[in-house]
Amino acid sequence: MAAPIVVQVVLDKPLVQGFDYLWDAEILGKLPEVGHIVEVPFGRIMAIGVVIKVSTHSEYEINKLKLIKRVAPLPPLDPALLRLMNFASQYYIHSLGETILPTIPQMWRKADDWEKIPKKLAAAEKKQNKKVIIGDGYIGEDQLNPEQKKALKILMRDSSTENAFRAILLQGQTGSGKTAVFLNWLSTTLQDPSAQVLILVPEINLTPQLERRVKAYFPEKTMAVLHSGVSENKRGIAWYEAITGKAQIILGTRLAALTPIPNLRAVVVDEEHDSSYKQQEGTRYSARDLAIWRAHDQLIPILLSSATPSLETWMAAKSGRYEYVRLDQRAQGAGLPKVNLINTRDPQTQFSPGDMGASKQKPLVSKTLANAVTKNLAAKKQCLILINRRGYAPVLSCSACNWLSKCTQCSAYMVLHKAGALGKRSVLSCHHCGLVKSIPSHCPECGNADLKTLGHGTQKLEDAIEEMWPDARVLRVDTDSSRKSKGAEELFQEIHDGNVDIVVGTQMIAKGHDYQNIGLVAVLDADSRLYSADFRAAERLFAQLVQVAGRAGRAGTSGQEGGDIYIETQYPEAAVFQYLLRHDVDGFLAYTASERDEAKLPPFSYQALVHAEAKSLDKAIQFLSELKTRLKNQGLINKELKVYDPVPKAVMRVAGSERAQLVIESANRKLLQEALEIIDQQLRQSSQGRISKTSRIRWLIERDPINI
DNA sequence: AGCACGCCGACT
DNA sequence: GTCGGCGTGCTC
Repeated sequence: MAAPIVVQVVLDKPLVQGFDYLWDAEILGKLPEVGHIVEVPFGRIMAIGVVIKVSTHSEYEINKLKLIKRVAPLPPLDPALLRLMNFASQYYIHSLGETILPTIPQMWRKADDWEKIPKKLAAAEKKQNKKVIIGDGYIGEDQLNPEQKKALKILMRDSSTENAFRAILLQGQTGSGKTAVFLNWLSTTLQDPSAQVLILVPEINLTPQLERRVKAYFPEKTMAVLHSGVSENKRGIAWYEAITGKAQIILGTRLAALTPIPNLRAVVVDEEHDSSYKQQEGTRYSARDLAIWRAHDQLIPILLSSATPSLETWMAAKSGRYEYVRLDQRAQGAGLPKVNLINTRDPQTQFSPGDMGASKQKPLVSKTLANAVTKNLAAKKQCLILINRRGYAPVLSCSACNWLSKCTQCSAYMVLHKAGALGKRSVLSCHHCGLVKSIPSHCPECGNADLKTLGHGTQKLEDAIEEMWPDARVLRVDTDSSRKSKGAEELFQEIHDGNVDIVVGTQMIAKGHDYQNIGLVAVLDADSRLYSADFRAAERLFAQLVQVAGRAGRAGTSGQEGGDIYIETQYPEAAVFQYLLRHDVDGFLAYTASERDEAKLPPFSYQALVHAEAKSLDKAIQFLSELKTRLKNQGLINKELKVYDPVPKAVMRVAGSERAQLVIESANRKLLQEALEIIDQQLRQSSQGRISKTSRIRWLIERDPINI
């Protein structure tokens, strides 16, 4: 009798081990391969898993093994992808099954639908053939400016040397034509009709625009678009086109970094510094870091593009670990915008009377800015005014007893949202847990009817602006306005088409979109982003402000001077603003690097976080304190490995449970990794009842956290 | 993670 | 007399 075929399968469960099953080649119609997606009986349910090992014997009693039920009609996940998954699983301390399975689209995780799939694919094929592709923004190699040509030449160097890892930082300000350079670079690779390339972008907002440009460059190539905004069906099909090699271009957000791309030959990470590359749930990976690992492992080039590189990447380029290509001119002759800092502390700074009727609070817009807006409107240019708070006002308060609209479930305030264009009623809403309440007519504490708003959000700003410039057409763009009525894409189109004079919105307006006629950009609450305890706050703010600055003065006609940027701040002398004033990205990064070096913060050390969540803060803190004590007793804490004291999280209470965290830091990457593996093991044991029987505590280890 | 099994408290 | 609380153990 022939030896049985045994396969080991991992499932979407926080279980470190795999489970063995028997493979009946006759029933299944094929031989097993590592990477096959399968349906298996597990306990009393059916589950989807991935084959990670094929053999003829099992550690488990062979007659207790169950049979593999079905195999997905797909090629197996390729070995390189599985290496990446293994790495991610170990590095981010998450089970292999939980790392792989969530990256497979729903459509391929429903075994009952597997039979219907060929039909769906055929339907999609038909549709695609009918679709007319209209692209814009094509710039051929011969149309590049001298600087771009030079950059492209450097990128092309070594492109004859196949099978080599290269990491390249392409640094250039907004408008310097980075996209044209990397698309021209990719076109060489794509000449091979079997080659596949991966382009990562930080946010869904950016995909439609880049998608059009990529189509214009490569009209005859198949492109698969993968991000969470694509419908399940379409995503399943795009993923299928990637794994089968049909799609030559894979364009998507962070989740695309974990797509099976068997013939991957080059990677581009656009806006590589952007924090949206960091996954904040499940396997908390950094898509940029994984893409670099993947390129390194597969011996292919990766290009990281940014106007304001992350400190990590910038230092790697400076030290020669990465290649460094610069684009310093703004293409199309657009000048640099002029940065104006408005000191809101200065008693000379006057505020214009826009909001006076409604309340006696300080009005929203300074006189200086108001004058600039009026002038800009007169010049028939658009204005962009940014404030990073959704809603009408961040908190409602009682004028008599100082009651504040706190969320009952979280340690955060509820934000006042006024009735929208769709006639919905005004509400208080918690941005952390989603709780929505109606607005009390009287103070719940003292019964006083005089409730007033504190601070301001996009809605209130919109009202004030409409009052100040009654003839101007005002458009609000934030997640609220883009969720309702029209999608973000349509709102952006309104701006493009010139149907709007003043755009009021959150940071989301500034990301990636090129507008032609913006003469003025204002940032009203720049400081609020510096208050954060996070040591990366200044770095993030700087990148955002540079991006915002890039929106102004991008006028298409050459020779035109750049627009104006106005930033209202109480601390105009802060380094972040001073470097911005001079458009000195490298100066700011060098300054930040020396600060980090001194404090031995990343990238001069590596960090991890242990999150704990319990019914009470005490319990969460106690849990982490016990962990720290245990580590100390085991001699794990020493000169090379620092463990801070547990602290409550910034938003300590969310949806009823309270949260704390513990920072672990080391300059030695390997040492940190080993410590985390030990911690993971111990916590797993204790949650099975051995050490801390106290209470139900949810915990999580996070590697390279970005919010501390 | 689910889910079942199991052994102790306040209820129709 | 039962419903249900969550501690413990298992899933190939």
